[in-house]
Amino acid sequence: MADGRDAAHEVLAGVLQIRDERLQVMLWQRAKEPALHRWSLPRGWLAADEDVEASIRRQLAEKVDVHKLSHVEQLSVFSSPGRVPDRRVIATAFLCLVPADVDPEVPADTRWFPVDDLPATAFDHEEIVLVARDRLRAKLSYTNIGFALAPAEFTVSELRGIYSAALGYQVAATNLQRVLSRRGVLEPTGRTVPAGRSGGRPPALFRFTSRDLQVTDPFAVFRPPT
Amino acid sequence: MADGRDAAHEVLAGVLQIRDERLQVMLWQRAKEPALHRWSLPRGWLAADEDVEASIRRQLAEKVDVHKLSHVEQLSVFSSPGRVPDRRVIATAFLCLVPADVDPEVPADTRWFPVDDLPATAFDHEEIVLVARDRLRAKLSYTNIGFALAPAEFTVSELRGIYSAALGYQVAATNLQRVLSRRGVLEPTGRTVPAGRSGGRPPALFRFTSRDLQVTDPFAVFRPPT
DNA sequence: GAGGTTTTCGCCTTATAATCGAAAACGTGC
DNA sequence: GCACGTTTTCGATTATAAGGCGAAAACCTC
Repeated sequence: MADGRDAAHEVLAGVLQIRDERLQVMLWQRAKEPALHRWSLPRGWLAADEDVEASIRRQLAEKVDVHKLSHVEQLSVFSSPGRVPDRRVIATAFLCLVPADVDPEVPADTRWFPVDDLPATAFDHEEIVLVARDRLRAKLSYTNIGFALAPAEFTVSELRGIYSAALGYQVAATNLQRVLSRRGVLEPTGRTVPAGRSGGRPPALFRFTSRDLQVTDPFAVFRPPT
Repeated sequence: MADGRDAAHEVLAGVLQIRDERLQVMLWQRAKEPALHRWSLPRGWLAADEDVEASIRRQLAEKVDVHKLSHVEQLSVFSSPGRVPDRRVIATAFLCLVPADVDPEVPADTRWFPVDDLPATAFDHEEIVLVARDRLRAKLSYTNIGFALAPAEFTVSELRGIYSAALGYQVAATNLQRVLSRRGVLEPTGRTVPAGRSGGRPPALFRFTSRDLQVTDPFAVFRPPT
């Protein structure tokens, strides 16, 4: 109808994780038309008794252990009339993150792909992956969202690797540590790596001070006088 | 159904403008149940042949001259099962901005309210207004979104008033000018105000260099090496 | 214990933002 | 016309945040 009362509503998950030093996204291969054999984001229909966030968590539970998700945030609505053939489907897309130190079990039709080297995707899913990627990259700059990509504890080198992979270019370890420390999002645990076989000085272990998303407002002009 | 195929989809507009030195939002008073006499955001049903942004522009055209909108951006989806009584309605909310120097004609049931002093609103519309307000305030810090609140040309004092009203606290004019100039988002027109009856030095006129949204990434750690 | 490796830290430079006060450019009143 | 009040503008200075670099620390192996 012309009043939108019959629009089907789906939820889509862009699940991102640092794997093999690259930012990768979880996709599954369709076995049916339309978009046969193309790669799709995890998805599902919104149910009557849930909001979109509850729905995306329920859909993902069929793919991975939802407890391994370290962050879930709404991205955007995709609603072009022709984005899915034959019928009208409105999609709410999410950005979901998994820490780098877990390897969730996934179904046989599901694989990880680097976000900068995607296979042929179904419908508008490539665009959605890129929106998810860009949102993550932007938030790495002005929030503590690194906590969702990193393990609970990590060395500065490991964190550098994570940030470099997510951003797509090398960042300096020394500066990364100081910037995040000054902002108060990073703190030392006081312990170091057991001094195994690295051949160098055993690195100190760090953790994020908070595992909730916090923004750091950098511009003092626009900050209220303290 | 349990698959979301019958969810009604509405679009909601948080239309913000600086009026009387305050950040205000456009609301209209409902004349029917539910939420009789409560104040509501402009809204409408998504039609079959339009995406959500086209829809919000169409809905707003019934309230104001859409050409006066200087910025439209998607905010978020609101989808709690009980957000509207009796039936399931999914909402995509938008942030819409109007420059401070226009006073659009609005219907008789429509008024402007300061976002920090709202009347009794319908449904979850108060929450949506606050999300719109916070999004605007955040973007004032790291984008050139001021162009959407300011007239085409303005003095530094006027711009200071606009930023102060939008942010809810006083900002320093001298610093505002230099920060925005350095970022390259502000430029002088070369002309000054006709030297009327101000009693002081006639202020220079400025304009924003672009009327498209541009973000300024402040953190060089996270910036690729140039 | 000498030499290689990785991490950590201090020093210095650069970039950006904030404060402050003086000078500029206008009105008004005498 | 000129002193005075007003508002804007601009330069000088300070404060804060970020980036680069090399030396020192803390481990390993031989």
